[in-house]
Parts: sequence; structure tokens; C-alpha cells
Amino acid sequence: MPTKRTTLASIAQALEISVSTVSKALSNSPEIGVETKKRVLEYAKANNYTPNSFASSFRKGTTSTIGLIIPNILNPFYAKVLLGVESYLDDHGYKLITSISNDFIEKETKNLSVMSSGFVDGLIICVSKEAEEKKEYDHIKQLIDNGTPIVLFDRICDELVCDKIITDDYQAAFDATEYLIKERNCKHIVITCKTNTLQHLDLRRQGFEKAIEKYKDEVKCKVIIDDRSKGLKQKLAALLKSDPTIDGVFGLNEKSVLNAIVLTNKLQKKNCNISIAGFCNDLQSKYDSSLIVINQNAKEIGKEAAKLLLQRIKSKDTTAFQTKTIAVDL
Amino acid sequence: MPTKRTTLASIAQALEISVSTVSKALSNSPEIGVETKKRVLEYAKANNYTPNSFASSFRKGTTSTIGLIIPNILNPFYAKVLLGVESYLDDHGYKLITSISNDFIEKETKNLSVMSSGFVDGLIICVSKEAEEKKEYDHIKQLIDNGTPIVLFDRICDELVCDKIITDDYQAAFDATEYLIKERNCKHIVITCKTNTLQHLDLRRQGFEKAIEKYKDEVKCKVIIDDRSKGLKQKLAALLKSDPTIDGVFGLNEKSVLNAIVLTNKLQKKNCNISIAGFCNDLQSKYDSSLIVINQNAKEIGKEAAKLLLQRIKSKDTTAFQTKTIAVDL
DNA sequence: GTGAAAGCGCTAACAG
DNA sequence: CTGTTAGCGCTTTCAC
Repeated sequence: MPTKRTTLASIAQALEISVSTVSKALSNSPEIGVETKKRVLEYAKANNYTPNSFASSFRKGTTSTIGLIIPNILNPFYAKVLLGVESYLDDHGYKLITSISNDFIEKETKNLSVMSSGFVDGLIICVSKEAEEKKEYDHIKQLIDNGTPIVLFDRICDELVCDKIITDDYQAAFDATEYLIKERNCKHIVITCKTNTLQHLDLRRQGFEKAIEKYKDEVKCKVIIDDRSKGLKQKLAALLKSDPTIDGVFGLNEKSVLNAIVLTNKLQKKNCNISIAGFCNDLQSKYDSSLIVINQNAKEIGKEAAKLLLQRIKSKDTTAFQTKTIAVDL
Repeated sequence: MPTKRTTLASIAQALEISVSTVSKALSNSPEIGVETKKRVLEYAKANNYTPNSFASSFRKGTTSTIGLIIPNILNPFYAKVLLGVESYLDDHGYKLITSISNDFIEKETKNLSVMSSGFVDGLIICVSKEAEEKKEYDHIKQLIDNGTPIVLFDRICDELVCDKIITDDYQAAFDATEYLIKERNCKHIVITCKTNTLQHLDLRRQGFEKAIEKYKDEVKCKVIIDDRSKGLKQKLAALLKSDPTIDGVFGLNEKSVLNAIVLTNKLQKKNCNISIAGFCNDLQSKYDSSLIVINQNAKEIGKEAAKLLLQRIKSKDTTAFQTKTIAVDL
């Protein structure tokens, strides 16, 4: 039965007192007499009054809602970030509104403008691949100028002046590669990558190369380059088949690690032994202990981003923007 | 520079016309003169006016926001559902607010009440495991009685009278098992499960057993039961190692399929050959073609749920609740 | 202790 | 064509 919602006004009318009295009674203000409070509370419960938080948000000018924009929810990294954000916000009485950009500027822009038009108190953003490649940040810059609190994570850029959360991609890649060399005794490692790539993937590659450089007397490396994902996979497959000296693969991202796993699994029937290291948040990685996974602590990233944002919102301070680096572990 | 936001009132004042004229001009109402429209539009753009959609939502009494409640975002099934919901809503001018229950009634209830208190026009819910096990649906029932449009998916129950979206778990499990038997020539299939389980897992198991029953002359099956996930994995490992006649594994959910993959991968080095079938949405499944995955079309489920909900919202009709079944494919 | 009244930013019915 | 007015449901002075 879709009865009319109970409102402050309806309670006031029924109890023949004023709206403001009801409001104060419900928020347990000391101004109101005990007797009145009891009456109001009872009536409210009996008619299961639920305050219209939308109205109250409107009145107060803040919504207790945060917007999150991520490129892709099927990538477990972003899913974990979302989890971190959501749980932190939830613990602090905030709601989360999510938008998935699919790596397109257009959708990013569209949702950004809807959200920022009064719906959220602040935003947590991982910019779309398209925006990063074209270096088009105006749609975000505009919001910052406008005074909207924003925290950027994962893919960041210097043009945008705001709080940021990042992983030390360079160091992480270096460490994992070193592990591959020293602990797994790899002598010949392959890496796959595309030419025109994102900033953080570049950093990862540099970390990898730095490690190879450091141990250049003991280890060789091969770089497979192709701009189509399919091409990368095929070339890797061919190489693994033709060159039995390869004993290590380094994956720059989710996809390349998974590819490597599948390909080497097929080969292992023939008794070769290849170690894999790389950036991967897939569930799979938990189930396969032989893998060296770089744990980006995605949930932690989400949590810290949310924390930073709420701090910013509360301390109306517009200076001293922070960039926090979240540690990784292997 | 956090300048004051431009509002209808500020435009009106600057241009020395009334607020309602501005409002109409901006919504391109035919009532307003071309000249005035131009002035308003120009001024608005110059001061980059963005309408406060929050206020307008409040005024209109609808928020164009939908709430989604899922147990776990790391499960790719739910992530895909979210994707489907989000993209459908986005195409129809709706926003999405997400809450993750972690399978606990408490959090589910809490978020339900926040959301439904004016923040959303409707809800899409997959009830928490705890709620399903304890058959506690009052927190949801209350909302339905209250008139909030709700669509349930995946885990549903008869007590709740509303629109629903489900997969034909029984049929899907039957088909996949049959495939294992007929196409992969499996003769000895293992299944792992817990005793006290969820409705849809039960249906899956029944589908599996029906198939075994049908082909009972050609195939044997073993059922491993343990109420701890770890126990299941260990027992499965032991069985696979000790009994080489086993040539098939059926996984009732994400986790059991992944377990099976890892365990059999280890064994395959020793040249045995085991086929795996089951319910799995993990990325992994895409990379391993030998797997028989039951594709639940999660994105489709999300899309249909959103569609059903928007229909319900628009057609204030409270009768004729639908239950839609989304087909699966192998 | 309680209440009257203003107003958040916008929309819409109704006058002119 | 343009303006006036009355709220949406709630919070918050300020007066009684």
C-alpha cells in the first residue's frame, strides 16, 4: 500500500505542534521537553517515519555523497579500489555514486558534469585512457577551478593540481624483476608491451629494464612489441615455442600476466619451467602460488583516496595538496 | 578560485529579469522571446552556469538515481551485473549508487534505509547470503510495502512480491554436465559442495545430478562435501591424486571452478587429462579455451534488471510483477 | 520549552 | 512574452 510518506509536517499536524518542534525533538535537541520528545518519537515510530535525507542534504548544501569514476569495473584492480572506497565511505556515513568511463572522455565528461552539479561533495577519479593519451584534462581542471574537491589515483598527471594517490610502479617492477632473477634464477626473460602507452605502464617498463641492466651479466631479455593485444599474444606464443631458453615472463598488466599463464600452462605439459611475474589483481593469482604477483594493495588505494577526500572536504583548505604513495608487496 | 556558483537567481539579478524567465529561457521554452533567450544563454555560458540538478530533483520529487545492492564486487559475476546496470541507466539519464553488503544483513539494511529515504527512485538488489540463509526479508519487504520499486536478481525468494531477474540454474547445470559427458566423454565426474547452501546453488546441483542420473549407465560421479572452503580444496586435491580414473570436475561456483583449474594444472604435468565445467565469470575463463564455462550473461541480467525497474518506475503500476529468466550459454 | 518564518535552487501554475 | 507566487521537506535563527 503506497500510503503517503510520513513527513515532519504530517507529524506536526497530527500532534498539533509545530514543525520545528518535531524537527528538534527528532534530533534530540535539549530545547525540547522530555514529554514532547516521547510523544513525537512514538508517533514517528508508529508511522515509520524516515527522514527525507534528500531534503535535508539540499537544505544543508552537502550531500554526503562521493562520486567515483573508473575506467573499467571488470578489471579487478578497479573493483578492489571501489571496494576500498565504498567501505571507507560507508564507515563514515557517506554514500558512493559510481560511473564507468570505459576509457572514453565523452562518458567521463558527461558523468562528471552530472555528478558535480550538486550531487556529490567530491570526486575520486582515475582518468580515462583517452584523456591520458590526448592529454585532455580540461573537463577535470574546470571542476577543480570550480572548487570541487578531487582525488586522482593510478593514472595521474602534473597538470592537475589536487590530491593524488599512486603506486610506486617503477620500484615495484624493479623489485619483481629482481626477484625473478635472484630467487627464481631466471636467465632469459620476456616482456610484452605496446609502443604508445600510458604513463604508469611506462614507469613499470623502466623499472623492469633497470633491473635487467643491473644484472646484465647474468640475464638476457627479449622485448616483444605489438600494438594489438592479439598480436602480442601470438608473438609470445611463437617465441615460447621456438626458444626453450626462455625461463621467465614479466607482465606489465593484468592481461599480459593472464596471457602468460595460459600459454605457459600449455607448454608445461612438455615439462619446461617458466616463472611469471607481473601486475595482476585477478582472483586467479590467489590460486596459483607459483606466480609472483605485485600486490598493488588496491583496496588500500581506495581507502586512502576516500580518506584524503573526506579530509579535504572537511577542512575547506585549498592549499597543500598531497600525493600519497601506496606501497606494494610481492 | 572558488567563486560563488552561478544560480538562476544570480543570472536574473544580473540581467534584471525574473527567475522564472531565466528558468524558462534555459529550458528553451517557446514562451520566451528570442532576444531574451540569447542574452540569458550568453550570460550563462560566460559564467559557466551549471544547473543544480540536486535542487531540481528535489523539486520534482524524483532523483533519477537508482540504488544497486550486491554482496561482493570482487566476484566478476556481480561486477558484470553492475556494468550492465550502469550502462543501461547511463543511456537513460539515470545515475547509479552502489552499495556492497558483503553478505551481511546489517549493512544491507543500513544502506537500504539511507538510499530509500529519498535518494533513489528504485532499487536493484541481490540479497545477502545471511538474509537468504536466515530467511529474513523484512527489511526489504518493508520497502516494497512502502511503495519503493524494487527488482531482485540472482538470489530471489517467493516471499518478496516484486519484479525479478533470474538465471535458469537448473537447466544450465544440466546442460553443462551433459556436455561434459557427451562431448568430452567423461566417465567419472567430481563435484564439490557444502551442505547448507543457497537456493540457486542447490538448483545447480540438482541439474548436475539429473544429468548424471540420465547417463547413469555411462558415467559415475563422486560428491565431495565439506563446509569449509579449504577442506573442499584439500579433499579435491587428495582425490585427484589418488584416483586417476577421474576425468571431469564440475564447479558450482566461481571458487570451485578456479580451484579445479589450479589443481588440474598441477596434475597435467603428469599427463592426465581432466575436463572442467562450471559457473565462472572470471577473466581467466576467457583465456583458457579448454574450459566449459556456463555464461550467465551477467551483463544482460544487469541490463534487464535496470530496464524492468525503469519501466516499473515510469508506469506507476503496482500490479503484474514479472519474473524474467535470462538464458545462459556454454 | 515552543513556534513562526525564512530559505536552500528550482519548477510550474497562474496572472498580467 | 514576462513576472508573481507558492511550494518540495527540512534546518535554523530568532522571537515569544
